[in-house]
Amino acid sequence: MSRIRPTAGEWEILQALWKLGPATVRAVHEEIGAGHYNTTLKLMQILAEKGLAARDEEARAHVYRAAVEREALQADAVEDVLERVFGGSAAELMQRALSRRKPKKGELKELRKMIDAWERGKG
Amino acid sequence: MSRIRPTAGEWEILQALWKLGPATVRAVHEEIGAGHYNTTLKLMQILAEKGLAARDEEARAHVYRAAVEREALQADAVEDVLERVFGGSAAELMQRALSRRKPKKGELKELRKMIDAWERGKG
DNA sequence: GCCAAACTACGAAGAGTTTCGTTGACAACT
DNA sequence: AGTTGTCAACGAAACTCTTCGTAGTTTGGC
Repeated sequence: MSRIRPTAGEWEILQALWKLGPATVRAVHEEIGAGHYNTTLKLMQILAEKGLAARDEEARAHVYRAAVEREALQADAVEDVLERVFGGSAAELMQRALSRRKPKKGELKELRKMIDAWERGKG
Repeated sequence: MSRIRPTAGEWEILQALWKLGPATVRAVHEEIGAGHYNTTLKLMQILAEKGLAARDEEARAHVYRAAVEREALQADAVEDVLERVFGGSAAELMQRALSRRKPKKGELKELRKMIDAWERGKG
């Protein structure tokens, strides 16, 4: 059960694919708005190789789509940091997360709601 | 103001140094408990080169110590993930952090306390 | 048909990371 | 003094990631 760990470049592509839905290289490249077209293409081909994206080759401009769920990958990423950087302490992670950026207005409320839900869930 | 981003191997060394305090390569290597001695040595030399660790060369077995604060590096790491993976949403990050591991008994309480403190701090 | 534009594909170059074999210095013990 | 063990240092090798030049194919306009 190996954890999926996209590189920084891959994350950027994936975020674009989740946002746009199925899209061509061109569309993703423009969404990102930086770098060489070929770099975007190459990264997307690599994502396809790795199984993180799938593509439809029917049309001349291949249509790519994310082949993994955003939520699952995010959970992997957070687990990774939690383990490697925080020794598993979610509280410590949260403390650092809030230490530099002031939470947006509703964010604290949302967090509190989440915690409530968790406690109710546990009974 | 570039963000410090240690590699996975570097994190492992740094965690050991923070835990042990100033320590020799041998001590760190045994704390980690895996891999080749020379790999540990090389990584520690690299950390020194990068300024993330400092060393005292007085003794034959050089004594290394972390040259950066754990908290600062953790904040960097979390900011990185927050930005790259979660588009800045701390709430979403927390949601994923709690999605797979059940929080320890006191963890939720601690989180709630942190949020309270934040809200009071803002007035 | 021919040319230009858009596209995929290929691969090489450069940087960074990790591993580890080898070497030479030093120390301890005999 | 010689042997053995520990250590730092160096560098090569394998690997990954990123970038981008180049080539070849397809499409559409003329």
